[in-house]
Amino acid sequence: MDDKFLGPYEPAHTESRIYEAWEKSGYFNPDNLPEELLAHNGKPFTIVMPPPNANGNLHAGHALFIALEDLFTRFRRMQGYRALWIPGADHAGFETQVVYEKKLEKEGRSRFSMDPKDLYGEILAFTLMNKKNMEGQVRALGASCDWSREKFTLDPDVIERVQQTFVKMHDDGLVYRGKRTVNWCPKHQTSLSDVETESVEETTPFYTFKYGPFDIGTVRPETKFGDKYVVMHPDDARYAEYKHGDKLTVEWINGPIEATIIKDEAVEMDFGTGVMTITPWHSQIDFEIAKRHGLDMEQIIDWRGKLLPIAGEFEGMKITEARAKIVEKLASKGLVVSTDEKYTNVVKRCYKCATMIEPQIKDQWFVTMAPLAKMALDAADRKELTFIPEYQEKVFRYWMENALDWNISRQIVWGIQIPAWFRNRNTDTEEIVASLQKPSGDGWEKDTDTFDTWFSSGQWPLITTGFPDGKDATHYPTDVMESGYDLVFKWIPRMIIFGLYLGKKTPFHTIYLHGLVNDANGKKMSKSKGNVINPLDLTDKFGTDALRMGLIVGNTPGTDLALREDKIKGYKNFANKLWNISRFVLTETEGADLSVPLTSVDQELRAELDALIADVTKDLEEYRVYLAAEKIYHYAWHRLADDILETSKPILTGSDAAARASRQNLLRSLLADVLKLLHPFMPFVTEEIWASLMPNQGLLMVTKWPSTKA
RNA sequence: GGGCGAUUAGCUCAGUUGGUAGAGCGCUUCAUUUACACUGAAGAUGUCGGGGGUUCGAGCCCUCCAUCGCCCACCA
Repeated sequence: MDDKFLGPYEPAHTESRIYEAWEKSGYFNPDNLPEELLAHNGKPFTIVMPPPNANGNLHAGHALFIALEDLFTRFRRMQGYRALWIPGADHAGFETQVVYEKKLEKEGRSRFSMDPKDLYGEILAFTLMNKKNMEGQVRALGASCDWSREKFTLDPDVIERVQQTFVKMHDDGLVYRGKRTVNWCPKHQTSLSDVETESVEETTPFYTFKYGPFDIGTVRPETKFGDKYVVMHPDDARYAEYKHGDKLTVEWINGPIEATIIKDEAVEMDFGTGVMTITPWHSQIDFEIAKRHGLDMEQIIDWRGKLLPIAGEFEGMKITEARAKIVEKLASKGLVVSTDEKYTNVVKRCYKCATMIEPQIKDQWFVTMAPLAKMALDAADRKELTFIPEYQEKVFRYWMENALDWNISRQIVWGIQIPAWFRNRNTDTEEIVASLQKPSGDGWEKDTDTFDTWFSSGQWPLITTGFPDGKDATHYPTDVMESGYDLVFKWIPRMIIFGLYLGKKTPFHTIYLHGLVNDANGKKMSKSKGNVINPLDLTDKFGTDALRMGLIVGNTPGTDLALREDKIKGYKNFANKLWNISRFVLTETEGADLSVPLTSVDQELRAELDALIADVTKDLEEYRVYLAAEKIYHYAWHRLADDILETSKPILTGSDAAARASRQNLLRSLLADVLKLLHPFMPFVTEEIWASLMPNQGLLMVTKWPSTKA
């Protein structure tokens, strides 16, 4: 027996050495897998890693996805698949830029006073440093991903491919330049997609003002300067005397203005007085009404959130200060009818800085979503997508059925440039061309905007497999997409859409959605609350295997997990239990004759494990990993250790030589298979024991999964 | 306002197609150096949120209700 078994299991002495051995073996790359293993199957099995944002440390959620995806990969590899797990890193456009801007702010600098090229260079250096750090952390968690295929979302070939997609979509009429309402963040000076904003319920005063013969309601008096249209429902009997297009002069904030009556069904008759004025430039719904009737649109608030000259005496004032002053002025003119202080409405805020989003009209690139969303829904109808848990499909469908056109331009430098060119910009003879090269002729000006990060990461399964031309094209479509359920309406549909549009197939057939990892009290981890758990601290304390088990056992997909140290500690004990089982078996079977047949009692015990193997294999194939883990755990500890080992003691010291030899064989065979079953869950300790149990038999990582044929 | 999920032992949660409840932690008693004290043996604890229904049989299926949580939202 190895001397190493003399003490308890020490993860710290084992893990980095084992990982190095795996990596050196080359088996993370399916092209190098042993032929005799592939002979059992040989089909590709592929997972694309959701590329972590290369702008900080891994968090507990990353540890969970690595545990799960590594488990899927190791299981399939042992089953003889050409298992490929492709790692990556995401430049995470806006996210990283926000992180970097905070850093700049601390240093008393601002991106708005920097040369865009310098800024890009600085963020690139910052990101590459974090990327390296992140890769080390992924290794520490035992990930058996193929580093030789790692992709970064800003690799030159990725950039080119993403830009080509844009040009193709433009040629296919799926991308258009639109002057439309966008979510504008006045702090970050960029537009944001709908999923980059959050709606917060707030209590705001609701004012009713006198507007000529009407009473109109608003929560935003500061936008009302240009309100020259007064809108009501066409069927509203109260206002039947007013006809669409009628004009009347009303006294307003800065004097009399001419108002025009508009009849539109968007107005709710039951809400307030059933009359409203509109501000098309700063409200989505008002914009739609104005568009339907061909009305003028005027900007009231500038890009920094200050009032424009149209506000007269209020020009240059921040909207937050202006509101009260405007109400005061209206009151002095006797135009305030009432103020409801307890009105609650929903306000959109930037999901990063919580600044109030100012709807603005801006020229932006949009993806026409309707036909693409339909492709995704059709694929779901054809049952080409399996969601785990099943109910998440409803969420996915809801988003596809209600998909709004997607704003893909961002006014930030950190990202992939949009390959578009303008000539005579903002004039009547404006020309726009989508092309990777500068068009011929003079006066072309390149679009300075960059893509929404989901535009590139949405193509990730295609890009990482190089479909359709690359050498790994056989790995597309991939098998499983494993991700947090919070991405079911962000990343997942975009990958499906790009997959169908560019690859003609869904990019994966199974979507495994894990829950969020919360703190021990079930509270969401956040830096401000100070309850963030660093997974690497837990691996130091309890070992990577223990952390992985703690994240997997009993953690059903789609359900949030309260990460408790005592649970992880329990699996540290389990790793040690396995260690001691192995010590016992190795000691008691030294020099045993392994060709002796099993007694009938031992055959029964062997059959019992075979039944478990069949059960667990089925669980894993059907992604019930949370159950499989518990079953093996229970068998190893409470059946093998507590019962079988105990009842073996008298046999092993007894006088019946045949029974003794049989039992020795049995114990070695049970332990070997338990190690195989546990390997995808606890790769380090099982590999370490394997080396002693089966010396010179190669790595457990590439040992065939036990057969279910008893 | 719309949608989704949850409600099971003191705590955290399982329970795969319906067959009279399970795990881990905690708790009680015992064992005292055993392969392992990062241990073992024995044990206590649940009208499975509530009402109604389907069924020979319901934690699981249907329906209504209550409470909690999450997500979404262009009624100004």
